[in-house]
Amino acid sequence: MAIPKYQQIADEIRDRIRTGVYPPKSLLPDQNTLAKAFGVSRMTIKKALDGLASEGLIYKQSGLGTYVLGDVTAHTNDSPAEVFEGLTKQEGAEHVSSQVLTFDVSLPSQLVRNKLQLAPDEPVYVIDRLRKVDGQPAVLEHTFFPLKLVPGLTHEILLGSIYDYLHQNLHLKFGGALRRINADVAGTLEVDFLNATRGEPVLQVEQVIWLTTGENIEYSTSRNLASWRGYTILDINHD
Amino acid sequence: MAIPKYQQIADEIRDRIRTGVYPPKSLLPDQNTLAKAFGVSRMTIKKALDGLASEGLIYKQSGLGTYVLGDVTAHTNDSPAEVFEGLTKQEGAEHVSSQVLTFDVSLPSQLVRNKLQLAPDEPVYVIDRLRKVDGQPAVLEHTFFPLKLVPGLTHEILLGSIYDYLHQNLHLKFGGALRRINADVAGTLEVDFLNATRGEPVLQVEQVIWLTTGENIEYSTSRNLASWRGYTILDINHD
DNA sequence: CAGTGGTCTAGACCACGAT
DNA sequence: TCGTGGTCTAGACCACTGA
Repeated sequence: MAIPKYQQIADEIRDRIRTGVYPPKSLLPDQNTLAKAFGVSRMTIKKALDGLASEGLIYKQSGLGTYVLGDVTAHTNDSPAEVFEGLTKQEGAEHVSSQVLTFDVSLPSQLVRNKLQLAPDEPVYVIDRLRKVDGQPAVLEHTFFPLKLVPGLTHEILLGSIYDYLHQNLHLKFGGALRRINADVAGTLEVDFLNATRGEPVLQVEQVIWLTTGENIEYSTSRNLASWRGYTILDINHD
Repeated sequence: MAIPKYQQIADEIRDRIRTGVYPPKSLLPDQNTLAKAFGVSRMTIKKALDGLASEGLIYKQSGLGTYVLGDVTAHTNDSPAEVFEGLTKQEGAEHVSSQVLTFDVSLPSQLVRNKLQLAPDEPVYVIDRLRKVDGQPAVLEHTFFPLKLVPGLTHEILLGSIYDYLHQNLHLKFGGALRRINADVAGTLEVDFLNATRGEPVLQVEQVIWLTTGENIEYSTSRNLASWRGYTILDINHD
């Protein structure tokens, strides 16, 4: 039982919605019927439907039934970006390359100490990278990692995906992130490295990422030209 | 049984974490122990813990136990904005007022028809509002509603919270939203109405909102000065 | 009223991590 | 091996909806 039943059932129903067996705006069979049809208990059906509801694919209402809403991408023609992981996973490793502008170790400023919840004597890596997509300059990243959580970082690793290194080599798992998005105008750095014209709008994302242990592992600020890329968020109402 | 048990238990445990009975980095009692302590089945305990995990307050790992992570706001000193509802709910009704710049009905453009999934002959409201917080110009909103879904909109309603009208008077429930955030620079409108200086950075949020029925009810673009407010997102990793 | 989904139980077996 | 959380069952009662 590698894949749990509720997951298999969710996959099957998702597929039936996608292929039109359960068309949008229709009612799904009730949970008891589905339970018998899949040869499974009703709790298992409910768990499968809960998952689909949290994806925004269906909507359940007690006393009424379960509506099919259809794919979220039906609402617009954009598709939402799942952006928990980094640029490498979004664009595909073969499209992304990095140029390392700074790679230093130093004691954290008051701001960085605060963001990473560090003691004054705990050193941090300070990294500036220019990320390129298909050879085109795309994003400027300014990142801090606590040395104690990310030992053995090398120039080599910075050329690829740092997140892959954190996950695969250090076996660290991300617990969550808090992001703040804002607008700014291009300064010297963006003119020099992103081929911006001065005063052009720039989208800035500032984030703190923590591990499943609750320790903060990254504080970073990344900037890209607004004309190149925005930030898309899918928000499902769970009442 | 107005409030379900799993919710009451989640509230109680959240409180114990907050008050230090279960301090951060400690292990929670195991689910069987909690089940006996609360006089409840283990499934109910698990559902309570699932909720806390999705808030990022705890982290469960099979074979190990359940860690306390502590409040998310411990990760930074900002607090995340829960922004499903509008400005009125975020800032409090007594702080928000609106000035109506445009209030028209027209046939939708290709773009608007696409975003709202409308037929060419279905009219839409076109609304421009200047939202003020404590009397200060804060946000410029450009909004489209399909007439068929929002009958009887009046100038009066636009002065307050449209969302309150949709929920309380029309009994409509939001199913979800897709937002796209981007940066721009201030143009004539922002100079005139937001007291911006030309070329100042502006944060723009474009969104499509749909109902629990799957019908799209709003397409809007809102702009505010980047110096006034950013956009904050909390993202919990669910593997 | 009958039918829906929401909650809850008291068990059971499983996969995983540590010892 | 033992204890953990994850899954799953076969029932039960409830609140809500519509006819």
